[in-house]
Amino acid sequence: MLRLSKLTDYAVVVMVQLSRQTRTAAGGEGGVSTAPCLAQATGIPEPTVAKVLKALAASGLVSSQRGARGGYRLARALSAVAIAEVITAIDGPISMTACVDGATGGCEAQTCCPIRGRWDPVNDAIRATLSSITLDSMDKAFDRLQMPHAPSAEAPAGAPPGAPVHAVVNSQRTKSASLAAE
Amino acid sequence: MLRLSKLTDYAVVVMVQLSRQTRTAAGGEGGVSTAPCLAQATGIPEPTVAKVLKALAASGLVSSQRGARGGYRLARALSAVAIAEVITAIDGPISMTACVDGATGGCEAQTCCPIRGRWDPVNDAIRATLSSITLDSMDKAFDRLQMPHAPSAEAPAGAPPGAPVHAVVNSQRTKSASLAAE
DNA sequence: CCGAAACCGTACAATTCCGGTCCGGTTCCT
DNA sequence: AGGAACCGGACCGGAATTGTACGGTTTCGG
Repeated sequence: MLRLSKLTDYAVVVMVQLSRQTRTAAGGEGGVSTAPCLAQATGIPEPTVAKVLKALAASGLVSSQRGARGGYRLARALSAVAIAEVITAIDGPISMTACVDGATGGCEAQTCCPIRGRWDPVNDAIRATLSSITLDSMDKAFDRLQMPHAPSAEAPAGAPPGAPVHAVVNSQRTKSASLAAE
Repeated sequence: MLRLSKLTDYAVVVMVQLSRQTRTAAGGEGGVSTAPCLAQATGIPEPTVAKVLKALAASGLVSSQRGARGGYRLARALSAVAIAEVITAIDGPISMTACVDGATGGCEAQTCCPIRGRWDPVNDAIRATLSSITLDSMDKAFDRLQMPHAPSAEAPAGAPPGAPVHAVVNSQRTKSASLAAE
């Protein structure tokens, strides 16, 4: 089913949201946005947002500014960030079998393990595919989906006043795929 | 990290092995091969092989023949089977977020879930990539890897006499990917 | 100069999911 | 009639991911 981790999903959301806030200067104060602010805007719990942001910063996808009035800023425009980079930042290198490269320790009996290197072309193809899609295309898809209901429901300002919408994203996610064809 | 399940990996191995055995009429007896035979040839535990074979048969990738002297047979040649089909047979439909299609039950608050449909282009691209690679290309890669050591180490005959090589494939596999970059 | 805000790094507990196994039943050839 | 093999389900254990918490450090603002 090719699951990518939920954190990666969050990372994409956070980066898109970060782009909007720093661009409109609504949530941040002149180019940066804080983790709590992003958490409230996206509905993702604060510690999780912080964790994602940290991993993103470690990979250089966002730059951080410490201290009071600190925050995060996109290192590049969304159109210059491939989702492959985000996935790599959160989940590590993109591969499907873990039997890639050296894999020192696993499958030491090469003569009996019939899968060594077998998935390499697949991994390369997937990697190429993921590298060709940038974040802004997903942002565009987002806009299109939001159209029917609310013209500006994504809350570009600091916070929607009531905003009890939280943690609904993490309820159940992986269930629907299994019941469909198993 | 894009993990695909270990079962899918096994499925590929089993299908390749099944192709060899039914083609050379070595392990089976004229076109079919049994689950225990495949288990011994591949080193995968028998119940697991049976489970994989069952899923494969349910999807029409292999055909089963019940009763004594029964067994499994490839429904199509390896070159006509895309790995996307194998993945779908074992892991369900290919998607990365489970928030695809209707997803009745999950993410009922569309207004707050910013990821609805966002991964659709990615899923489509991955699906197309996986549909363009067939099993025989992986079989070819297998041959190339086996060359250096043994000319015919894959044991095309029913069973290598001693053959204590078992269950080494399932010992540790998912570990190496995590230590690589996390 | 001092306090507050925000990031930083690590460690930890809970949950969910996957991998692997087993059972009784049915079908079919010998 | 008997045995061999598939069939369908459920079950349990282990592992990975998820989500959270805490103490420390850096920097700005008053």
